[in-house]
Amino acid sequence: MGTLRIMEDEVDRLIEAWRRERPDLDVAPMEVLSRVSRLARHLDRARSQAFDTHGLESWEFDVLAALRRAGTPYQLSPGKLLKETLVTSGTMTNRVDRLTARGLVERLPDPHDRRGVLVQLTPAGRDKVDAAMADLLTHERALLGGLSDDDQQKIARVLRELVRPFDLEKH
Amino acid sequence: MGTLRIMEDEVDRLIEAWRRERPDLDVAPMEVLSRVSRLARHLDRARSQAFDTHGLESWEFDVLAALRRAGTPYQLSPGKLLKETLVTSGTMTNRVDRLTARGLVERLPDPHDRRGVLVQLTPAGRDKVDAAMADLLTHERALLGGLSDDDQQKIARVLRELVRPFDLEKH
DNA sequence: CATTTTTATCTTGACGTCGAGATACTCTAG
DNA sequence: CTAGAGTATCTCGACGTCAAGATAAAAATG
Repeated sequence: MGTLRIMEDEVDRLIEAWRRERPDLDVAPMEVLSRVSRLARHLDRARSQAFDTHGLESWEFDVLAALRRAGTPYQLSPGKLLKETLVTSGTMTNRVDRLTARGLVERLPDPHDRRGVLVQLTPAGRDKVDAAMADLLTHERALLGGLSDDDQQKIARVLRELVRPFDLEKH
Repeated sequence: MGTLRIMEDEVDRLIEAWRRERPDLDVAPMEVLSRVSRLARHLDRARSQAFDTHGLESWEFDVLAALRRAGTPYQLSPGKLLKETLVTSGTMTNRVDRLTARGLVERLPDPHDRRGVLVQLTPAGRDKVDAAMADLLTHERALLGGLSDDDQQKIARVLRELVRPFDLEKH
């Protein structure tokens, strides 16, 4: 019986180089974490491509999706939005400005707090984000195509364990 | 016997919201891919923190590490460097400028091609990247702490399968 | 009530990246 | 040998983000 040939990827190349140069280090963590980082980068690009079809940028989708998830009437304050999307307030002001210019959201005064503003999805914005989301999921399903349902569940469980410490530590 | 309680993370929250708002969509891919993206973002921040100790920025480490991996005499052309670090040429020029100003690399003329330049690690640059790499791995090991070796190998194998299509598609 | 602290959003300037174009040199074909 | 194509690097203007600070309103304190 022959050895099972496992195909290499870029991270294998990376790790091999480090092992050669620094045999004193235990580079095992890279097997998991470097792959997570690289996969995420690839996913970002794939996402951008999927959104191109809809004339949307990734950052636009992020904002619209947060509003869409909030449910009717699809309103969220800028403060809530920046917590959801993990950007700073200056960035969010800029994003809402541009989305408003494109007619995908609008700014309303918060009736309960005169400092506040509510950002609301327009019907056009809702249509766009709904179409983009469906498309995104189709693409993502394709990327996972090779994986059995069982593998997907296993990896999801492990990833949840890895992410949780980060989700807990904040605020 | 009671139900095994699986703790929730932010992605569970996200998925739940989408299921509520769009029960027509199959959002299963998010279980894996959203977690990969979020984990990667957290890892970036953890990396930055680990490098802070050494007075290094993440982008600086990326360049120095590529040179370090190349082995003696720690030289790489800007072209090779930008393939390794996945940035554009304008960005690499800027990065090399700043690393040169910090005394961590130097620019040498390529003896075989007068258009070319070789970027070389200085001794100070090598010391910095070696220390930072050791530290980074220590931190990463801690992040993986909870995972059994078996789980680590399993997830690494699955991640490799997910990344490989991307690694292949680019010539 | 008046004062202070906190909260919510926007403004601004600095910075890093991108990407198109410029420049200089090398390689290939005839 | 020369013209044209290809390659390596740098230049530069546009853009998005960040982070500190400004402004305004609300909440807490006495």
